[in-house]
Amino acid sequence: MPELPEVETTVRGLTPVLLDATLARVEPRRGDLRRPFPAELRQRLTGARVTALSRRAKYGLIDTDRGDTLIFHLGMSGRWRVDPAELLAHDHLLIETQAGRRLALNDPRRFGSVDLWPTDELAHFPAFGALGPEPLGPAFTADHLRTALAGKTTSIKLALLDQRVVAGLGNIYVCEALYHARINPRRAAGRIARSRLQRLVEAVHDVLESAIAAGGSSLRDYARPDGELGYFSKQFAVYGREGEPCGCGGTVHRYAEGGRSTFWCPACQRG
DNA sequence: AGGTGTTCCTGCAGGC
DNA sequence: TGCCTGCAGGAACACC
Repeated sequence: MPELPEVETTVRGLTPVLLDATLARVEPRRGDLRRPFPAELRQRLTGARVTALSRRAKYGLIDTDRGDTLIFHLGMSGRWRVDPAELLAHDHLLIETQAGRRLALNDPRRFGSVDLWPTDELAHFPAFGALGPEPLGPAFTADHLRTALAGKTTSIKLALLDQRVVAGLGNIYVCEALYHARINPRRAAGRIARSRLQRLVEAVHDVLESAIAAGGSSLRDYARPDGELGYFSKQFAVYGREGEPCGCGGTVHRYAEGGRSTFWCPACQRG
């Protein structure tokens, strides 16, 4: 399930394949994912040279020398397959470089998206307009959280999933960060002490950085002849572990809110 | 307006 | 064994 660390890992893995490469062939194999593919995708990208790859929140960005940026979102089941031996069902977009490298964007559930936007207008890309700070960037601080969460009565769990508060956290890492910060996920977002917000910022840093580090090591998979971008299976402290023992001797619990599950340890997360 | 719920899509796990 | 149901996820949208 691609969240920020997986997207970061993906971008790092795509970089040696695409950076400075000229795109020889671009072929959508169906009309749409979440949204239709841009009508001009093939025409704008074919023959273009990739000048940079980066990430914003959970979006991957591929800049070309024609002033376009291809913006991809992996949804929940999206991944780039590198030099696939054969095409699979749900390989929805193919890219081939002049050097003969091949990429297939595979996304069975089609929650992902592909857009094309002028590079110098990225701030006006609809999904980017209201994004909060990057959780690993300098603007993500306890002060920022205090301001962004002030007066909010919704739970801290749901508030952290709001991309306007912080950009790029999903269900898994919000659960994990709240656990490590020892904060009750149901606590009203606007009623959390500053010292706990500081702990939360540090916990977000820790869980994301360790996940990226684990993902980096899985890039070895990349080198395989039919290599796919490996998503690391990380051992989570609480996520997906309902009923299992917590390290404290308590038990991991689960509840549903806003249509999704929250995993937590009531013994550890009293704050 | 902020908070909450619904929808999109497919694969898979679990239950009967 | 096989079918059915429900769940997983991010983001956009509808509603109160």
